[in-house]
Amino acid sequence: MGRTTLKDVGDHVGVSAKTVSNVVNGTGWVREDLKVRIREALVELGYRPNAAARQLRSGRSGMIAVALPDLSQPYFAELASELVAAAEDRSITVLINQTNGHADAERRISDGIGIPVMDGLILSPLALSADDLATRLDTTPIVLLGEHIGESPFPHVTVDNTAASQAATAHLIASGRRRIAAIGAQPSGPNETSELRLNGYRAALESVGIAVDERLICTVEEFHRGDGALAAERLIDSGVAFDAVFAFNDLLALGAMHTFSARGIRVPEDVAIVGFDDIEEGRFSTPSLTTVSPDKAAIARAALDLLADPSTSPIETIIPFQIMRRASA
Amino acid sequence: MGRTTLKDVGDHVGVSAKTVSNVVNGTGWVREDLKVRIREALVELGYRPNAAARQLRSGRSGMIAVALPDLSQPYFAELASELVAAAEDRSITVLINQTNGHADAERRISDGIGIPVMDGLILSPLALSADDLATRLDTTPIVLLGEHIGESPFPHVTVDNTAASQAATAHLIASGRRRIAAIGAQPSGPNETSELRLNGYRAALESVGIAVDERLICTVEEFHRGDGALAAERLIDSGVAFDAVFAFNDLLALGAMHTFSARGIRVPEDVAIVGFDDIEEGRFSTPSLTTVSPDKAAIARAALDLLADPSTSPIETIIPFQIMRRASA
DNA sequence: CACCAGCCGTTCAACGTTGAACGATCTTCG
DNA sequence: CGAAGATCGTTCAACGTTGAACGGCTGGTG
Repeated sequence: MGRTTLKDVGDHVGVSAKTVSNVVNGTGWVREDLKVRIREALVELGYRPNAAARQLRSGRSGMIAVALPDLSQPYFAELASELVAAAEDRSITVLINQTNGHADAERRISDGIGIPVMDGLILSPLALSADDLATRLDTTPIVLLGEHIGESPFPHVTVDNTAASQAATAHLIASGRRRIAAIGAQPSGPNETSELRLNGYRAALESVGIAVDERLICTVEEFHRGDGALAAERLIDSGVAFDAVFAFNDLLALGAMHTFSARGIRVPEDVAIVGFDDIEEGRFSTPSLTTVSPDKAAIARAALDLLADPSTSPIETIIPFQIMRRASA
Repeated sequence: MGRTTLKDVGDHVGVSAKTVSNVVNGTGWVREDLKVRIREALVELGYRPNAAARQLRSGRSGMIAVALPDLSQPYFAELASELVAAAEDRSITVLINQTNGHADAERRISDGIGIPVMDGLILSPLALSADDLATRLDTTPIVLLGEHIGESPFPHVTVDNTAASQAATAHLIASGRRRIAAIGAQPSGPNETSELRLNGYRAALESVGIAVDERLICTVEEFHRGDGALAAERLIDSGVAFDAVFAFNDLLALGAMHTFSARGIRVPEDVAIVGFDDIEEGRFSTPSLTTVSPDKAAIARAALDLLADPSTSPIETIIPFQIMRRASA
């Protein structure tokens, strides 16, 4: 009735379970003819290794956990997709968790509660800071993703958000825009993504001697399309003149673009827009979205490399980015 | 050095491991004062249950596997998000796999290879048919998602694709369109999604006495934005007149919309568009996308219900849909 | 006072797998 | 001819947990 075990196969062939194990794993010595018979029995009886027992015995699970804020956000979905693909190349199975950016969910994950013993954890924290994580209970290797990290005792993978934002803003400046709004500031709570991108924005303006007009800096609750749309509404209604928008992610940019379109504001003629993330969607929006493109596949590979690498010094891997010039700016 | 075990905690308090286990699980009898001391020790030593051992002993893992073609497609990402959320309500952990629609990946998953023994599997097959799955090795409960199913011996959750497509097409007809193109036919290989939606399209036209013009039926490789854009290009270049498009999913619709915009064709004035899936993106596209909206949260809940329900008769759950009327049609 | 029921906690074995240690046989070589 | 290796397979124990069975207490009941 139950699943076939090594012992079942061994009994069927007339050898010990361990010998079957040796054939399955290619360990030890087994005669060729016996190997053949055992392999036949393996197939005939439909043996599949019990991962739990294997893990209990060996300590390795062949699985890593990936914890992301929200899969319904394309950036994280695309990143997850890359991580799964990259892990598969290394025959690692990925277990994906959704934290919704909640601190308790992130802590539970980082403490390894409620999930099987993992060989590693890739966490993209929103709520938890490096200090919070320093006290975590679990000792499984961890790699952090994103920029909510600061001085982290853990290896992490990130893009240079300030530089990237500066480049994005500089691109708008280079195309002749002077009244550049920023959508994505988050005053409530120290959201490092938002801060760093805002810093880049300011730096770009200042480096060419444009004064930062605080009225052009729009705050948002979250980084979703709806927030971008709302921010754009408010910006228009405020009556402050602007000729470009740097949105701190693509969803905000697309939301804003939707508002502009509804309000009869032409993109890029009246307002140029640059986003951040390079999600697929921006390639097919109307108009297509100019954006900062971090190399997601490289992020995935780097994260897995850091997990695999036994040299546990806290390494920071900076992933390159490029500006994808499309129709919106 | 290693992780704290029940025995460690027991030794620390001066009781057996089993007594600690009783406290952790609320089983058996333990004096109140002892419970308190054990709980303190649990926290002090940072005990966390070993899922592998638990699973090996009890046979239950508290995890289900979800296998989807591709997370980078918003529909699947949003569905995965709903599944994870719905599973969390039932304190179930979800392990997400990506099959890329490959038959071998789908078979491996359905046979439970390479993944821990799962309490259940939710599979959205693209390549595998019901017959293929009938011979699967594994006996863990399975629920199928989507319409590539036919006469399935397994419980499955789906929307009435034909009816939904008919309703979508009818909506275009009701708004006065007569030359309605269909984007999403897939001649190569029996893709049931495509077939069913095409059937609904034909049925809607025929029911009002409009002859189906085969030149208006556009084939695509996959259901991605790029395929939709390409199909629209070809449709325009073919010179065949059309005033509306029913795209078999939102990505195709958005891709087509992108082409129309680039070619100076106005949506919905010149061409009305209806999609299928109701992904977030369509709410903020320019113009916003009218689409068939299956209730994704209901799909997630139904799938989990079917997994949990011990009555293993092959049940088909039909999920309701509605037409989301937005700007594109 | 004998017996039962409710408490409280223990020991034992088993889940399926694999590393370690140990035979046994057969070659090969000094 | 004896010893050292190579080859082939076995048994044993352990990973951490929990169901089953058991053994004492205490207090109440017939």
